[in-house]
Amino acid sequence: MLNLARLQVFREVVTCGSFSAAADALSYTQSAVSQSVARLEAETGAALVVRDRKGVRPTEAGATLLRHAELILTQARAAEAELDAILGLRAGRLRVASFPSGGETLMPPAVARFRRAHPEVALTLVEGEPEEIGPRIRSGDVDLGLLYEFPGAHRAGLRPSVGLRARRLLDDPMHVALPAEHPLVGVSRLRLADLCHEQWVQTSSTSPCARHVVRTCLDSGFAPDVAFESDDYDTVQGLVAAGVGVALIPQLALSRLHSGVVVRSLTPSSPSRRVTVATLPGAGVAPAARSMIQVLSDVAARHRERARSTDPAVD
Amino acid sequence: MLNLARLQVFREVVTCGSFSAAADALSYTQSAVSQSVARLEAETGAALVVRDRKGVRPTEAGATLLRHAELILTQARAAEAELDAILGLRAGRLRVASFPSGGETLMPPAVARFRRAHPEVALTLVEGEPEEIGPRIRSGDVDLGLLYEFPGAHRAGLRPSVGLRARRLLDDPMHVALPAEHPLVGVSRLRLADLCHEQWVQTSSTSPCARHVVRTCLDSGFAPDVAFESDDYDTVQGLVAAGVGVALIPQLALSRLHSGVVVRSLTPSSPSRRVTVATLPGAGVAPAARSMIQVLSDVAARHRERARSTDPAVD
DNA sequence: CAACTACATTAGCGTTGCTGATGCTCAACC
DNA sequence: GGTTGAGCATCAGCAACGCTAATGTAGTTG
Repeated sequence: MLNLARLQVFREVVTCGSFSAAADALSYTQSAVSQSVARLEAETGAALVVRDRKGVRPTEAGATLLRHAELILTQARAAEAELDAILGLRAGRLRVASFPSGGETLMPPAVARFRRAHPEVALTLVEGEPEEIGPRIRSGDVDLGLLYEFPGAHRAGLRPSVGLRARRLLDDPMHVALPAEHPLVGVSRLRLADLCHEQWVQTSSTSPCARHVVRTCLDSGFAPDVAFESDDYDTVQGLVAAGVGVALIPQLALSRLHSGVVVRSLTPSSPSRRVTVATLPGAGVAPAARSMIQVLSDVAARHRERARSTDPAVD
Repeated sequence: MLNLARLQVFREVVTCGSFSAAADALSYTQSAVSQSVARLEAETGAALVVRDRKGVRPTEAGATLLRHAELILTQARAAEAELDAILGLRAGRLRVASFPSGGETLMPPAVARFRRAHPEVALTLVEGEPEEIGPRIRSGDVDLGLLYEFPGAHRAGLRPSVGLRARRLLDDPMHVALPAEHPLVGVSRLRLADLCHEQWVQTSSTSPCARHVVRTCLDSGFAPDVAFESDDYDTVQGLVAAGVGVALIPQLALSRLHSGVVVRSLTPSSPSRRVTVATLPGAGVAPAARSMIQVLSDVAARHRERARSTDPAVD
């Protein structure tokens, strides 16, 4: 197997025309150059240069090897340059998956920031539920996933981030959505138990959110009377506005508020889902992914700031 | 600087999908593979593979490096193959220079044999005088030179083969060319001194052959009376046939004998020039050149056989 | 819980690939 | 004709490389 370092020495020898000059150019000793070329000749079994009084000249075999060496060394430099570009975020790609409401709220500003910082990284974003995103990360299908999970869900089943490296971004509280003219709108310090006789609108009963709503209601002493199910929170809002029932909606899904809906936080605290960003475990997190995690953390912090100043406790 | 052996290991790892499988494929230990990849990652500063339960998968940086590695390794294999081809005389070229009469007599059968043995070596032949051929060998302009030189010429000037590796092929005797009806044609045991009153035709006075003729005549006690000079031995024969004078002509230049010319060898011995094949000195003689030297030796031996059986002593 | 299979780590040892010193050859120059 | 200088070769020494063999660690499987 040829040795790139030796090829480089050989090339320098030919271009310089002498071992000594090549040694100077490479900051080697003449001895090292001599030994390198001798070893190359031993490996190839061919005389590569003819030794002359004033230096050396390539033989035919040497000229042939040199021709290839130029190509090989150019290729090697190109490879190193492209790796450096990826590491320096001047190239490469980043594939991100997000749950729907995260993709609508957190991702747009994060994508904008990331693109501004690293315009040459090709960014793709797909949406899906956490239980789909986890496997896609594990399979290497995407590099980064925006997930949520509910505390205690590990009892009910596998958490989507199991086997992944997940970083907590924020806690997304679930608020009560009431029809605008609902009698409880004016009540301060609304408790979940106050809603025990309401009809409920929620996401499909197998979804983590719905399971968590039911679990929380049961903790408050009642089983929710589910009047309707929809996995789209805009539809849920429409149903609430139409008076079909009340709902617990994550704050991230309330970025667009239906005019016929009033949002109230719960006392003593709203149930909440934990939003995390997950990658494959281990040290092998791509620079682009690492950078995006940082961006997402900033965006999440900003989101928490804004959320604190607009807490819909009483309105 | 990248290392081709490590790149090969890395490629095998990716294609096999695990360190252990790659180790088996390469007849290495799993440890060696692990260390190779770890070193490659340290050198590039990038995680190249993600370690998984069932093996490994390349990261983006790894996939990029792999793409380049395929090219580089292919190039390297091509280089090795081409070198092997040259060494095995299945490729390459050979540039030969010859003095004119050697080019007409010795080279044609040598070229024919060489081409039959190594049809894929590109062969070129140029003609010139020995004093031009020597520098062309030294400058690397040609690989092999067919030369002649006269014993004792080192006193008169620089021999063309100085500083070269010259192998003796044959001694080419110079015979006397007489007009067919010349009175000395019937004389047996012709001596050079018998020609002291003749007029002479010879090559130009600065040429080694002419110098040698003059020197030999002086050794025999007379200065030749030069009636005409021509560097073309066919012209010399024509002049001799026309009765302009007599001439000393090397046997190699007598392959085509003019009908009006009779050739006689001299007693006690004809003066002769030494025909050699020369290359650059040192061990770096190309395989093609080495092979051609062997072919020329065979051709020269055959020529000596034929010459012995047709010695024109008396006719 | 044990066995299996993956990669990681470590010690050991021969090889590689430098440096620095020395030797050799040839050409040029007193 | 001896000295000097420029070139390559060679050698000892030493650090780094790159392998093997043995062992460690983690997750999966029976």
